[in-house]
Amino acid sequence: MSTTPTPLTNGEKASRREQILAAAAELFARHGFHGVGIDDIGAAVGISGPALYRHFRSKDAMLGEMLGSISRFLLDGGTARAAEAEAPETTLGELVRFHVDFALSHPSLITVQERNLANLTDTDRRQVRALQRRYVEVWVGAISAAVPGVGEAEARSAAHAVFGLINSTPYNRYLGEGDLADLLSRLALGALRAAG
Amino acid sequence: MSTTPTPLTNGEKASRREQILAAAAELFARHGFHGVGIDDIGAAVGISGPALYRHFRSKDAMLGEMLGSISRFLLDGGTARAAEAEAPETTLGELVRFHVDFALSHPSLITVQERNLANLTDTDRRQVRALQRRYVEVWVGAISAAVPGVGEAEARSAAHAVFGLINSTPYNRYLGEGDLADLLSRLALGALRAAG
DNA sequence: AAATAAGGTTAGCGATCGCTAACTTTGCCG
DNA sequence: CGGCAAAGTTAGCGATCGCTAACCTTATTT
Repeated sequence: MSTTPTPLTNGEKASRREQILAAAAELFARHGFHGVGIDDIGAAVGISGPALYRHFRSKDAMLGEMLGSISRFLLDGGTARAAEAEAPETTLGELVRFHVDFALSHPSLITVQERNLANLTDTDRRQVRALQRRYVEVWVGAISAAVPGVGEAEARSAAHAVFGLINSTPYNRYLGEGDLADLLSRLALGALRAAG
Repeated sequence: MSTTPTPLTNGEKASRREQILAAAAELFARHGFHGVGIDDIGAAVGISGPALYRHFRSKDAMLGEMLGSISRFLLDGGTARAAEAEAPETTLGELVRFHVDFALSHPSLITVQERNLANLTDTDRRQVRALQRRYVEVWVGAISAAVPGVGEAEARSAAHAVFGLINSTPYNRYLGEGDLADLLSRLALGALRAAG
């Protein structure tokens, strides 16, 4: 019955807003936030630029909603995986797999989140940052529990490094998606194992 | 006598051009290429915006020269390390160390290269892309030689992933620079070991 | 059928952008 | 000292930007 929740399609019917956000994400990822005009986004969904203001208060608001829902999705997914914790090592494996799957199925969203944080409104950026920090904490906890002999600062740096590893390949298509997901998961876990 | 060559300071006396490029890199990294105005760059080096045109033909040319010299520096350094090859494993270790050192000592340059490739002129982008491809090839060769049982496509994907791992932490300062360099090197090699 | 609200259009505003023009200052060299 | 080239200044151009205003079309509701 319930569809698997993906960011930006939150249960209620997706419709126009989601379509616009998806197109905007694609464009932001490719050209950068300031490199994309309101008319470009409109054209990408077949309407005129100003028509977008029937759905969003501003261009800033589009980016804000985009990054907000991504951060919320990651935090929710991460916390859920960490809560179901059986053994520490399997938790880490699940976190890796979760993040890899997200990065591969939403490459433009991952790219935008990585590159365009600085373009957010002060208010939006504070909120997104807070969510991201909590997501990192989930990872830090899992790393500390699973990898012996790694301090908190090291765990935090390692988490960021692994995000970079996973996030930087969304447009790499030398391998099929399945094989790439497997490879990235192995690389990430191999890196974390070496952190101790 | 000879100073260690760093990108953008190529032997001949650095002076104004280099100073401008360094300031521009910092700004591009923080706000994105289109988020930085010519006046901002000028102000960052204490002159007016239009004065920059005594040193560069255009804003595009600044980004082009910036990314060009970064790519050239990485390719040169990488090829040199690979040429001195003793054992395959030590080659890979040297490549990792080289890239880590560069990323940590020039965080803004690494950030700009990662995020702003799409903002280059067609001509510039082609040239930079060509250099980057050759740099990746150096890594693919080293990975294939050092890690048993990894095909070319996997090696290429792994190389990109390791770049992401190393490049995504330049502003992480939970650890001292020395400790962070050690950690990143271990993580990178751990990841590559798991690629096989 | 009339009323209403949602979602679209074009025209155009003020601000900002990259860049050029015209002029001034600075420092070196014969 | 006079001359000149390099490096800076301000004024302002054409283009583009985010966004608003005013209007139109369509579908739903009563």
